[in-house]
Amino acid sequence: MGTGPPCAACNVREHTFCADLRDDEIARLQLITSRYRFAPKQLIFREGDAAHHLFNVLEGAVKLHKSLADGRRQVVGFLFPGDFMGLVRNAQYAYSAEAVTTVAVCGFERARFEKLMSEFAGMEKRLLAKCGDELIAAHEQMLLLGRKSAFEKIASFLLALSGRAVKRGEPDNPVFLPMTRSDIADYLGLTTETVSRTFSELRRKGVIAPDEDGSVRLVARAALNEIASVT
Amino acid sequence: MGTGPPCAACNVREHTFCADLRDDEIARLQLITSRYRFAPKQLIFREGDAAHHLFNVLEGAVKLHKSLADGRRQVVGFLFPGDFMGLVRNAQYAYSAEAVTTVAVCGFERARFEKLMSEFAGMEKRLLAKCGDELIAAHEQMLLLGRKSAFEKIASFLLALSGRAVKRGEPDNPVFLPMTRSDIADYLGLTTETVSRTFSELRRKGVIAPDEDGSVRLVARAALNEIASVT
DNA sequence: CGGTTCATTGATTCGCGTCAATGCAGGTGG
DNA sequence: CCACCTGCATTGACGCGAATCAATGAACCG
Repeated sequence: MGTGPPCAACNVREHTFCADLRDDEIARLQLITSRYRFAPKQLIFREGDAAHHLFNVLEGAVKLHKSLADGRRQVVGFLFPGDFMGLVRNAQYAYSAEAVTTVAVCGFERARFEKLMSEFAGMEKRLLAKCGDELIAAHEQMLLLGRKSAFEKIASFLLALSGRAVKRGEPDNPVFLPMTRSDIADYLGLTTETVSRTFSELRRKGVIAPDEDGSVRLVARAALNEIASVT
Repeated sequence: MGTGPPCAACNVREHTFCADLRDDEIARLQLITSRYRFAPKQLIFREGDAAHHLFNVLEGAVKLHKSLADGRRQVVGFLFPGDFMGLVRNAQYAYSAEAVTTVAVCGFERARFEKLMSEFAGMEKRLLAKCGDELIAAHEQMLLLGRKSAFEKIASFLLALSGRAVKRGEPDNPVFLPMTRSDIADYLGLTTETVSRTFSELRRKGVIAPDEDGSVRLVARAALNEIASVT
């Protein structure tokens, strides 16, 4: 399956928890690391599976989701290069992960990873910080899900994606939307129809405009901010 | 304000991150610790405030919330004895905390706490585990907010509170509900009226029954589980 | 005892979900 | 190269679940 990872040539390293590991630490981490690729829609792991690996996303987009017995789904996150996945409880994955686009990931053997964690100074601290940031984002998403209207949800979503692109060092403006309307709906607690209608309405109002490859151009960011009900 | 904390006599210690600190570590932690008390409805800290302290809840119930400019609120958590609070970004609190009942807390000076964290073996790991658990709970709450009906939300809420009481070593059955209908509504993404109507309906169906002091007795737990759409 | 806060219940409204039809690309096989 | 299929997006008509608006009751308190 996996082939050896050239950490030295990793171009997302600065955005991951690996960023400030020393060279000798990177070398040891590399020993328990493999690369994997996934095709669009391919399942990376399923909620409840035994968690053998933890992952950094290198290329592409991933969606994380949970579901109810009757099939209703909630997307709990979209991941892009540099993002970490593999939240675990009782050695089992806490959500399912699915490739949205073609995806390349860096997989660490969990058991050995957790040992290394104790040894490498500052690694736990860094992961703790990352976890805290995710928790804050989760709270923000609760506010969105519990209290925002469809319009506010879509506007917030576009602005959030734009902001995250900037953090990865990508342009803020044409926002790349590789996921389906249905994925967006499951992320925002809406239906595909409502998502579609809302996009259309924003287009009609000249706030956004379609761009190449399913990207969206934010024409009037100020208007979006206002619609999003920014705190 | 704060008075010295008798950690030795702490009766929630086993449920906090302090649980497996050594005696000498506890002694050092105690040096940066004070006790505080808050009356019902009193603000403990506000979102955006400079975070000088982190807290363990010793007694009572606390609610954590965020709000939008127009006053809409989202409760992101209810805390009980043994729970930790003080999620921080850029040295500022990420949410507001308010006493629901009379509350006693244990406050640690943040700056010094973070230093101690690096020194005490296993403390970061323990906090990381706690943070991961909270993240999982947050994802569960996203599923609830985005995809569950009012009935399912209320049923899930009651079962979750019951489950948490057990973890604190309290009886699972009469569930204590110290918060107002409005707080519950803001937690579940509903209105007070809908919360009230749903409780009434569950009472009429014989699934729950009022108990003393605003507690609720879960009469038919199986029915609740079914209503809650457990995964 | 009047005032305040919170809970409950009913009547009505409305945002979004549901149901249904159409369109549009991309892929496949004849 | 084109007919056909399949998956996804869009749009419209309609219905429903929860919000809104409104009134009353219950508990608490200075």
